[in-house]
Amino acid sequence: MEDKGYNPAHIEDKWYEYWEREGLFRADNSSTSQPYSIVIPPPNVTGSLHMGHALNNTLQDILIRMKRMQGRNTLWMPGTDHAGIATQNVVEKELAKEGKSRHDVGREAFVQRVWEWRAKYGGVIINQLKKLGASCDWSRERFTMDEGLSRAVKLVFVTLYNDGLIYRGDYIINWCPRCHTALADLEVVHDQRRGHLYHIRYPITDGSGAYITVATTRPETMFGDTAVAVNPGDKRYEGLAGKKALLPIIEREIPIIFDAYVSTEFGTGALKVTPAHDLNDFQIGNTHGLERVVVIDDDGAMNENAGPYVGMDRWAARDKVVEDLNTAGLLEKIEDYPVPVGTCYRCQTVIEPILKKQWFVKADVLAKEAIKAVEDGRTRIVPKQWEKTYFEWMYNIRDWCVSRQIWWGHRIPAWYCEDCGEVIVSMEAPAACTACNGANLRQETDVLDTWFSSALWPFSTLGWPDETKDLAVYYPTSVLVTGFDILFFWVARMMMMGLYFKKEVPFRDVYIHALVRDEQGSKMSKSKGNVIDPLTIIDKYGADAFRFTLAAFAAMGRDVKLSEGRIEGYRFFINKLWNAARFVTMNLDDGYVPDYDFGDRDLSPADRWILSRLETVTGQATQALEDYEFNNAAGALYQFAWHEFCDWYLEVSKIYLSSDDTIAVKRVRDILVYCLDTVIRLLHPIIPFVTEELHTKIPGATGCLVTGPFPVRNDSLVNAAAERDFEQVQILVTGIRNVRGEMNIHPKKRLVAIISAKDKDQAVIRENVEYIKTLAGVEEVQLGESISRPEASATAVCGPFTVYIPLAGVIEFDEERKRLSSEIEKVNEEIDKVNRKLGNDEFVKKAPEEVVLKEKDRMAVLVSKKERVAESIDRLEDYFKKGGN
RNA sequence: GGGCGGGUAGCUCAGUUGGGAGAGCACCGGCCUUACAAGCCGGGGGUCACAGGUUCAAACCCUGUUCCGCCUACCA
Repeated sequence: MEDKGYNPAHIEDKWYEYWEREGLFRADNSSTSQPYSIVIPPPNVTGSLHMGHALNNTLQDILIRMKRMQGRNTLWMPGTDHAGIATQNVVEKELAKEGKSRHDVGREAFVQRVWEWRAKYGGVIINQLKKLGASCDWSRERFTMDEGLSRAVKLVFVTLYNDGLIYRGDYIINWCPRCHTALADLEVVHDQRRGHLYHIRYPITDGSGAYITVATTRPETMFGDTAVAVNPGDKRYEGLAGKKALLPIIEREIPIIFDAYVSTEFGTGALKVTPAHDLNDFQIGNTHGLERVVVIDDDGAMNENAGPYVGMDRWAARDKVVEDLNTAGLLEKIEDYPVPVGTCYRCQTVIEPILKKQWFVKADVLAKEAIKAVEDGRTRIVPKQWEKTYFEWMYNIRDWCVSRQIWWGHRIPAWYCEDCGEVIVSMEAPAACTACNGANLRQETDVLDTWFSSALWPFSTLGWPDETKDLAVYYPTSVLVTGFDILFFWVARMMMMGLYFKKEVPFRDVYIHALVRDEQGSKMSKSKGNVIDPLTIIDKYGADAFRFTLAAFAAMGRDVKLSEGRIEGYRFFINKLWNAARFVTMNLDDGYVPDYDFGDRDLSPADRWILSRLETVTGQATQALEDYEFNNAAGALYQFAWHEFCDWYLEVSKIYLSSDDTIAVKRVRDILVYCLDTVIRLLHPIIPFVTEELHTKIPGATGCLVTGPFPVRNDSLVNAAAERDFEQVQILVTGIRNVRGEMNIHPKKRLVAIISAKDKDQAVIRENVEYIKTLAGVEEVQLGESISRPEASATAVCGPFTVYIPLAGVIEFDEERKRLSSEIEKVNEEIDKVNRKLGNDEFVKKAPEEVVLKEKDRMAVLVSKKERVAESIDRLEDYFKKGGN
């Protein structure tokens, strides 16, 4: 190991290629060990890796790598999603550059073109996942438009249709006039824009010259009005029962109806009802049997029903209508009003609610099982708080509009008979109409919502509808790792489909992680310009540092706020690890053969301590990962590797390594190597590249770290007494260092430490005296219960020990008194706090005995400390009064 | 309108059944101590948003207030 610093660029690609070449990520469905499987949330085939992917896949990779090392039969199933609208948009843009639209090239050629695009660019995100280190089984990679997955989609559609769970019907749907397709409710992004509330007069046709004033934000839809509705209890409009109003401009008569839906408070209390362009109005229309008049076409322009405005864009028409109404004296007033609008999640165009015939999945039936599965714990949602959100949505689920009027996607397997109107839904194109035997059949042109195929992902990727070995072994999957933003889009629907078609939940656990945000906590978006590109980060800091950062910040239920500074910080950790390994390996000799059996050996206090800590941390880190507490695992390992192993044990080891005691040297080498080996194994799931590289430096290492084994806590090495003793040493050493720091004593200046301690506390000093000397820069230690102390000395009160450091000629009275006084102040504060507790009879009476005892102990310690510090001040004053120094 | 989450050190956040307020970064001081200056040693810094309540004891449990974020929704 020559390099002083770690350089990820030299290592990461090399290892990924090696792992893949050796087939180490490949699942073996004939394995007899317990399966552990994850299906990747398939990224859009058009996508490129963003922070969300990076976090999502890092967490999955950590889990799957740990399980793989533990010897489980692991499968991480990868793949991509055909992303209907998004992909179609990309290719349409490409066409636009050639001055063509998809209609110019035709459906078949267009779809062909999308496939070509996918072949060329569809692999981008896959390669980016590899950069990140994702250990997916790429030999099984799937695509939602695969032949197999397409078959699954068709079968599901046909089955649901035959079971009465898919129907076709008229409904108000969310229409994107730019994408030319319907959108599911979930695909509409709600927004609020500045707009107006227009008060428009509709003349009453009773010849009285009266009129009714309606308030609307969308005057251009008035040509689709088929009623004016008022609240039945609204006294203002009592007299209008049975009367009709006249739609201005096109002069069509419409009834005045009474419906409790209308609020008397809002606007004028009179509502224009446009059943073909508003969901509420649609429902009112249903109740009252109103006519439905569509006035806006698929491009968002006014149609022939809009009279003189035909052909005008809906926004232009609005202005013109308002102007014309004003001219006609029918515009009462215009108020500023924030208008809620829905926009297309793909292109931000304001969606138009339009009445159209669409295909729907009856969701409430499917939701029932999906609710039950979470209620009775067959699927566990982690963190639990998301269960509530899940239930909330599931209980209020609405039918799912699954038809999309685009070309890229799974074409709905339905045919219409042009002769008799029969609708035939089947796996294969029927030769003749099943009703009239006519041959005049036309296939449905709509395709299915992309989420329809994604909903099948956990079983369709495993081979369903065939009863494959993979399906038998890996379904249900162990865990689904995903962001809460697609809890409804995806998770809920997978639950419904999995339960319906496999009669089993698709996953045992759902781990919901947070969103990655920028350091201010804003969502990263291109328009805000605050996106951090994962690939740039990987190039700059290495995938390991990046992954560690994500893991360290992935606390449950919290967003991950990311900044480059943090990633840089964790790169330092990787480097630290690298250098620790350098130190260890530099201190081995050629013939070194490790021996990890420490049971019969004469261990030093430091050995016992670090081994105990190592095993404890092994347990903690493992448990944390089992519980999806990624931050805790990362934190525990960081703390141990850096602040225990490197800061303390490595320093202590130097004492032995430079000694002539060959047995001790061998023992310390073994422990160093054992700790290093264990730590890099524990860290491998989080930072696979550097650990794999370091693994090759471990003497006697065979195979790849990827295949494990993962450390298991060795309880026989856990030693609470050893941990306590070494903590005493740490307290003592830190105390002496503190004096050194505060008194500005040069680090190289050797000190004398005169330690006063009760008999019972002296053993630990004697056993660790060499450590104390080395770590605190002490050349001589004197120890006794009532040891005589030099007059001019600094004092460190450390736990049960009082350390005097002779500083004749160096010590400055004011400095030391200030230091000790502030020490007393701190102690006094603590004493006050404890006093308040112990002085409270209720506390002593009611608190558990152990708590009271603990407080009493604490008080004794504090009082003793205070006395010792106070005494030091006194002596110091005496000394200087006598004219010392 | 409904729901959820959050307000803890200058910044970003931990704090797991209520019992001595923590980390990383930043900051200050001292060190090139042969693994690492991407480092080492030491240090300062917080009425745990606010107000009540429960309790011997509250950052933690309850109620209210306030601010922020997100999801969701058919008052035009």
